[in-house]
Amino acid sequence: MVDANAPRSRSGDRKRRIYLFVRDRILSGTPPTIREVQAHFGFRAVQSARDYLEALVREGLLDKEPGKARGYRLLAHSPYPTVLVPLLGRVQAGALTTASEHPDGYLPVQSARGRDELFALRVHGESMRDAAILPGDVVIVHRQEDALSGDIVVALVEEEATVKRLKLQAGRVELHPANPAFDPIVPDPAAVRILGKVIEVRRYLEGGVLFVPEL
Amino acid sequence: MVDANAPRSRSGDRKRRIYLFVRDRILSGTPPTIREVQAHFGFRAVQSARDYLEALVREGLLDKEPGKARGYRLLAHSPYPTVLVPLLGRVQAGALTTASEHPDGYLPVQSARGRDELFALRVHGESMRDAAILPGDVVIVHRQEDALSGDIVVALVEEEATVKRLKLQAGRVELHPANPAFDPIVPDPAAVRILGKVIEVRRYLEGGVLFVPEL
DNA sequence: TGGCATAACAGACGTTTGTCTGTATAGTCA
DNA sequence: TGACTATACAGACAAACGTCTGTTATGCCA
Repeated sequence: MVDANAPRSRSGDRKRRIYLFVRDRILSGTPPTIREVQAHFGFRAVQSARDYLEALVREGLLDKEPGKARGYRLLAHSPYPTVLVPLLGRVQAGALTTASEHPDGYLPVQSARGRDELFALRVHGESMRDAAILPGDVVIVHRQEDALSGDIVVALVEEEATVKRLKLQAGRVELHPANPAFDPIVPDPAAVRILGKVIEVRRYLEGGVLFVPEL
Repeated sequence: MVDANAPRSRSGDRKRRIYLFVRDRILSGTPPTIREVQAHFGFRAVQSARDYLEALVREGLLDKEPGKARGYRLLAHSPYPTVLVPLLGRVQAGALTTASEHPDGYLPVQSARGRDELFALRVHGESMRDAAILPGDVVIVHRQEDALSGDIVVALVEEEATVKRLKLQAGRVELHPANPAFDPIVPDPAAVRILGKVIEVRRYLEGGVLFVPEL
């Protein structure tokens, strides 16, 4: 006799392992075919693997495009798509409006925003130390012309891109460092341009930033 | 008459756009079929799209698995595979050796290491503020039993996981906060266990951490 | 002018892959 | 016992998809 409250171990375990297999395959770039699932788990019939996959779709764990080859997908509430964000070494005047930037490379970021709405920048200098942004850190920036007071932004001041905290006081634009050793920048409003808002900060303590080749 | 020095704009541009299209499709989880490339760029023959794709393979920008559906791949020197790293809300004693953790969710990390070598932890408290790690930040941790003096580690002290800088002095283990308001922890060597080394720090300034559902 | 290369097209063929229908076995439950 | 369900198998069919062969149009160049 079997304990009725015991988990149905064998079967639930297999379903779980099939889900993880498919998920990892999709995340690594190639959704498996049904027959690949069949082979990996040693089924002797295609339909056996298919039954599991369809069950996962019914339970809302997977999505699929019927009829299409390798049609199983992760669900919409899974992570944002990976976009390759250009890492710009040195931002120069006007460069960010044109497509003529020459990135040092591209790094993958999970974001709902499109590729051309984002860029990455390596931070130079200690001016944002007290905001926990160190030299060498990579900031992911959403391109936008304006931002709210208090946002950390990338601004173009005298042909040079800097990361600072934005303060708007009485219609005046101020760029505040987060380090008492530096002074706030109160530029001529005509001479400053906000390139975007920092939405993520990354620090790689081991190994480097990850790149993808460009054409 | 056409300027001989003018770039061969139409053709090179099209090849580039096809590469970007394929690359983004692969990164977002589904390599395209040749016919999908054909449709997207308005070719009237399958072979036209195929010629471009094969040219990209010959130039070393793409890889492919011949005969397989959706067989085009990014090259090996492209980014590390995406692994889903469990975000552990509260680490408890012994929990990290077993598989019985109950993660709050999973977040995608590009890494050469396998899924079971990594975990993520949300930082609580101000004790690492001067190392530019703030409450709310997410640290990506590589599981390892030992680390070098100076590494930032996650250690288990009295059933509680903390992020600290490791110092090894005269065979003694010391866990140093990076905040003068906190005192170093010099625990009984038998009562401390190093869970892993912090290899990446992330701060999401807008929106939350990204999750994937678990089975 | 003729030879050559490139880009694009047209159509067919065969493998890969999703889908369907039907059968067999074991467990549960009234 | 018999009905029902879940799991797995077997085999065939059809759509999706990669591959091949050959043709056309265009531009370059000796």
